[in-house]
Amino acid sequence: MRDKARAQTTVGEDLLFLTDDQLRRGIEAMFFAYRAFTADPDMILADLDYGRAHHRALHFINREPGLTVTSLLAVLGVTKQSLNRVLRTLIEDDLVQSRVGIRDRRERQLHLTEKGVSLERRLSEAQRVRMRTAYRNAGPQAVAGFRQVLEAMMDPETRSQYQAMKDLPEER
Amino acid sequence: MRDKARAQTTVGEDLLFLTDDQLRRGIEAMFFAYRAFTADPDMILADLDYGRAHHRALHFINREPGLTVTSLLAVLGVTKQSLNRVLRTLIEDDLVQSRVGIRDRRERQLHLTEKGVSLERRLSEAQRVRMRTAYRNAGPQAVAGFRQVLEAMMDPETRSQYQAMKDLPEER
DNA sequence: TTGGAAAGTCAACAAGGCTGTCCTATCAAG
DNA sequence: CTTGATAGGACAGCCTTGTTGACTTTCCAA
Repeated sequence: MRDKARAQTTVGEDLLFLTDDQLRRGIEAMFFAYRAFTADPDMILADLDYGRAHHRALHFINREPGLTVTSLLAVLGVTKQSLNRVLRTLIEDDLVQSRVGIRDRRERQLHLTEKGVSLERRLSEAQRVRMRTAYRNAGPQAVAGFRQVLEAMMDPETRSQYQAMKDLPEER
Repeated sequence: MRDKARAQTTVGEDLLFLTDDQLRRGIEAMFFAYRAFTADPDMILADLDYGRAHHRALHFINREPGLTVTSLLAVLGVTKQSLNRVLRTLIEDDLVQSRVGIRDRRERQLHLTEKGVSLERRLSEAQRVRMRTAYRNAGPQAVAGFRQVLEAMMDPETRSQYQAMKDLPEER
């Protein structure tokens, strides 16, 4: 404990960044940063009687129009019942359209309406503003490291999912 | 929109990392990573009928023994009523001690009991394991970038708080 | 001695997780 | 054509953790 500074040193490699203290700093940074990260869209949502869960649904439907309820479920990692409550209000409020599946009529393919697109844009823009500022202040190298650590922190299956979904459908 | 790749380029600086697409990737990485980040302690907590809020209280009391309820409130950013509910169960269960303040007898100074220290250690160790692996896999440079971006993302007041609280009380 | 800060408590409410159960529509295989 | 499995939806009820608002007690400092 006294010599935690010298813990686990390998050939010529300085592992000071792996001390418990450094890890704790990272843990706290995650907590504070995530709180800020969600704060901006939360304020917009509060006015509209929506919550974070609605934002998440809008985000992933926007990113992959036509995705099924089951896929969305998998991405969000919540129960069907929990998602359904959120989805129902979004559909009632005409932000999301649920269309019968093309290949399989049991499935429902989810799309944003114009209203949905517009709210999604408003929410994600608020989030991007903060992200953009942070990125700019930190610089490209820091951003690369940021992304690397976050990826390394994910559960393996989530990471695969995340890495697989690189594409956003372009307007063409 | 077509030429988003060339958006905002300055003298010799490549700002590709600031495209909306890159920002979106970062936003999603935060979502997925944070979910993983909280998953490990959440599992331990579920068994004990505690929640994330209990963990957070334990964490910050451990980090700064003797801090007052008001300070803790400020750090956590929740209401007195919300914290109080959590704090009460922790005190009832003999994980936290609330002592009348020394300088100001209105204040309550919070300390972990041995039981509290032991649970805190268990929880934070679970979180550190993941963090340590991620750090190791990403390397020191990535970690530096990670921390830089997270700090840049915080609200200014939070960031000051965060930067000010570098020290953990050493066993002496 | 008195105003105000710190702390605590009660009540009520909402979001968004969860489990469990049940139902319908549909597909696919036998 | 039946039958089992899958996709989706709905309802009920529970929990945690956040919120507001109102009120009390304690106690410091002017």
